Amino acid sequence: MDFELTLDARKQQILKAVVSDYTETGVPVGSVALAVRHLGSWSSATIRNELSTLVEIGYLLQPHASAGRIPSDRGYRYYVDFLMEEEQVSPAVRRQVDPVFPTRPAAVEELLEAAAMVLALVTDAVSIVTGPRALGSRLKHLDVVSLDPHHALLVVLLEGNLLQQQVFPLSVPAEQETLSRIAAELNAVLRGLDPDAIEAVPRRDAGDAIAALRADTIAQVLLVMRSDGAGEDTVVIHDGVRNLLRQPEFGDVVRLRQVLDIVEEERALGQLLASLDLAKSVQGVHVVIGAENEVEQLRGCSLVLTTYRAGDAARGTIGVLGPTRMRYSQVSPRVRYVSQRVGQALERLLG
Amino acid sequence: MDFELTLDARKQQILKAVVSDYTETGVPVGSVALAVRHLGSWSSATIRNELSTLVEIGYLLQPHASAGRIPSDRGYRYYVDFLMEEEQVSPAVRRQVDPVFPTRPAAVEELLEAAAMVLALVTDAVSIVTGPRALGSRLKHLDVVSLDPHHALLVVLLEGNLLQQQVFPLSVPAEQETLSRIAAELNAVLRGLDPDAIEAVPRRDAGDAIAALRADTIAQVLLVMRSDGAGEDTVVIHDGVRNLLRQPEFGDVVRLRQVLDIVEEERALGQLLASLDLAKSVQGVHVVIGAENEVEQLRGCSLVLTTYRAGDAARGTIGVLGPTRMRYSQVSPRVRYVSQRVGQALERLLG
DNA sequence: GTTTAGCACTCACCAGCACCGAGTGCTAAT
DNA sequence: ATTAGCACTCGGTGCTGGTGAGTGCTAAAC
Repeated sequence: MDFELTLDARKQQILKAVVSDYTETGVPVGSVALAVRHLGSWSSATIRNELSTLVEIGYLLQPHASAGRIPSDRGYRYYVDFLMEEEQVSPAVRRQVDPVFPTRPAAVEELLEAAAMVLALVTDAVSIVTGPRALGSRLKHLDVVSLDPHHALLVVLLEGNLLQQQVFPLSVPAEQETLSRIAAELNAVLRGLDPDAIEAVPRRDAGDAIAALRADTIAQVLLVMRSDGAGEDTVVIHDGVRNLLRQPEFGDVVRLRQVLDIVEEERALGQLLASLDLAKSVQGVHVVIGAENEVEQLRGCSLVLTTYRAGDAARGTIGVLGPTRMRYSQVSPRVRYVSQRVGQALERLLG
Repeated sequence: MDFELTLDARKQQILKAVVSDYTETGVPVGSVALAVRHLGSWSSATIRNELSTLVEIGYLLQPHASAGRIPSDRGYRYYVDFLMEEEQVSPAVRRQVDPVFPTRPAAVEELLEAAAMVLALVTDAVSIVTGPRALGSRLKHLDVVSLDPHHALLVVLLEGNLLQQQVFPLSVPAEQETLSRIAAELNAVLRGLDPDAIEAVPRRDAGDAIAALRADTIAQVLLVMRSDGAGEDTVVIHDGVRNLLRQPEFGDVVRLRQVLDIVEEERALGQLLASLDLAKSVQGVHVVIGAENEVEQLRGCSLVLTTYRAGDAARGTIGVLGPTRMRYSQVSPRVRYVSQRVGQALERLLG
């Protein structure tokens, strides 16, 4: 196998044409079809010769001896890196995407779920969205509601309008009025702090009931905030599994099952994303083709991923998973577009 | 077609055996197999005669002339209603289910997601869980958090500790302090009231800023309470789509897609559940067999559903969707078991 | 040297066909 | 009422030969 990294212009053109045709039809593409559809300037025989060398040097595959050619992973990689011309995101798509992001999003969860939904819709693939890392790290508001004299409900609003609740026992019986006063005081003191700062807040060990309740509450606040931030990519949302069923490559149910086993297993998916995204901090859309990811079961699948940003701190991963035979030139800009919208909405949400 | 509703003992035994065998193997079951595996006391010829009449009166189907028999929807219905003996929930299953429900669950969402996950696991079907409805609910607590001078976040705690949030615009700019005062006042006035009562609360049209903000807030509270009660089942979680792929009835991708189109579409699923659950307020597990549900695309699927309860107010639907050829005698008690666990966990959560 | 026309060859795909066997319905004997 | 016996049905399997898209190679043309 030859390892020349550069292809001459004609080979590039042919590779591009093969990717384009095969992506569209899903059928191995032959020399005659190429000649008439794309490359009239050469005869099918010439193209055959070129195809033959492209197979030799690993950019194309031949399913069987008397069949046309399909791009190999390496071929797709070359296409994506050097040949692909990204399509504009059409107004029609914009009209589908934009209304999903309200000017005043209510909460992060809903925002991401909406994003996953619409991304699946406009890419015809399975969308994957992770929750913003290091979000909800600061306290925005808290409230304490009396349930009975010995128990209260702590309501915590974190940065990003992440709402958390927690029932906890009171070490001293208390009425709502007392709790409200404590909540008000803590709001004034703790607002905008992260867990470490909250822990560092001096505790007035006055030994009285108020101090005890105050300590109770702070302990619960820390519990809630810490338990949330601990995991890697916390939430992993996905949508659009039904889109895969439209692809002929998943006509075989077994393959589909392998993919679903990964996608539906939040942990596995989170690990996969973590392993990929750390490898590259570069901006832009990241395309992982076929066997480039190390998960055995995702052979034949590609990932198109990017990160969304709000300000600088909060970021998560958003993208799609689909068959390797995917319209990268269209999917890639759409992923980027949705990602930008998510970022903007998140910024509005965070204020 | 004869319409006798009661089957003699032998027909019952045969029907039961057919359901049992077919459920296990997925292959139409013939008279000889029945004779040797279940009903040695009669010859295959006798059984053939009985099978023939069971087909005539609609309890069994014959895929083609020289094939064995499979249960019809009606046959399954008879089986579930009269013949089925529920299996015990095995200790092994309990060991899978129990650890999922911590003694102190953090939030409703997580609880339900965990329930969906484990229910899919132990039933080998697609689990479906809706968020707890707050029917006829009363206001327990509210809080208003300033986002910016012109917008605030309303946090509403309903009876049953159901948290709801809503961002809304302020008709008059306001600071947190003002909002807190309004929240405190409204808490005193509105606590324990239902939407109608809240609407009836006199509005002091003082024309000042406070009155305007007060009106804004009340309007939002009503919106939240009403939209929650009025809508169908709010959140719909599902898990375990991959389980369907193991079933031979979904070897055909087209059928799978039809089902997924429903399952992945939250709205459609919510409507379906709403339409079913209203029809029956009886306690216990509800089995919807094959074409008994009115959704065209779910032919060949059955639903096993129940409601989970915590106290009396909060309740939601939990259950599974799978092929009609399903092990009802096992699935049904497992759905009930998980449902009970959810209820208990919810009670602990609500305190 | 590069390109191209021509041609034999390969191989997946499909339709047709015979065969097999599980399973039935019917009849006559028990 | 039950059962043994038997002819019949019909989906599934595997074999066969034909078809056509597509190739690789060779020799001629540019």
